[in-house]
Amino acid sequence: MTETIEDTDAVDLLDALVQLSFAVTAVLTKAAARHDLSLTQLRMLGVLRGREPKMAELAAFLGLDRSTVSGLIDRAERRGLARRTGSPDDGRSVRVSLTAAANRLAVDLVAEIGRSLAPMVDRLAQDDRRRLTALLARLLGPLPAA
Amino acid sequence: MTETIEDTDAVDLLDALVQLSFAVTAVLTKAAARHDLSLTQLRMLGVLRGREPKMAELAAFLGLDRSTVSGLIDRAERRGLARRTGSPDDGRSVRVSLTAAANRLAVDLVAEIGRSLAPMVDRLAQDDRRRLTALLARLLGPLPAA
DNA sequence: TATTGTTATACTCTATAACTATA
DNA sequence: TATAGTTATAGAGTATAACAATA
Repeated sequence: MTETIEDTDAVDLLDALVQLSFAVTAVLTKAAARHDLSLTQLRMLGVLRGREPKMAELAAFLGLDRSTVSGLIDRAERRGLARRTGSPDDGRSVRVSLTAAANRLAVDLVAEIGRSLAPMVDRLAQDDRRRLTALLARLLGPLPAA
Repeated sequence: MTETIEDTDAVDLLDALVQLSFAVTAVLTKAAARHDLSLTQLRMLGVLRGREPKMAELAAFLGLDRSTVSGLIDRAERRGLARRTGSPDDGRSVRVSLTAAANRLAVDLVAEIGRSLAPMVDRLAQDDRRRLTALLARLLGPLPAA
């Protein structure tokens, strides 16, 4: 019996996690679309904020193939959002960074996304928001989840 | 001052929600890929479980254009996962359903996804899992979030 | 030889516009 | 006229394989 109760709980949590993930993804996708960006370009913007990784590092961050990221950065460069710089030390590697316009866009997007998620977040009192944040932090902790 | 504290809390929660969403999406994408499915096909499978909607209803559920769903179901049908049936009452509308193979696949996927998320979920004791589930349920509640 | 990045290729996903058939 | 679905088209996202340049 206890086993059944535990199983049910676990399923409920998994379900809630997946539903939340879809809900948040929908919000992010719409926010990006308002600026003619795909979800992938939005993620790229987020990863590149304050960083200047090599192409291979960016690919690893995004969980994408290097060839995919080549095309991604091609299109971002064409739109004036990203920039490629050759490394002085290693003639093979290329560093990617955001343009000033892209940084401004990223700031706007963060604000917009906050406003879009507010109706959800506002359903919790401040105490519960803190509790939820703490629980999620533990969930995300040292996660080598595959 | 209180204002600053509240703002920081809100940002932390938004960040955690987005990070969690990406982490869960990565797990779902990998689980789908193991069966040669895209994330979209996985969602389609989930929506169609136990339902037999019209094309337009499925499109609304997935937040996609009707033409997109036409192609989606074309490919699913070609792979023996979905089936189209004409409505007797309305000669225009078409109902979509899963094949027996697709239902079996969906069951397997749910189990796999559960196992993939277990390392994350197991970081919480049963009590905390229940608390988290309750908080997420409230977040997802009557959400007309855009 | 191994690694970094790109290119060529092939598919899926996606929306817009135009169309057909039904209502 | 309006609605349900499809098709044609165009472009983004994606991975695999083959390649050039560098290490």
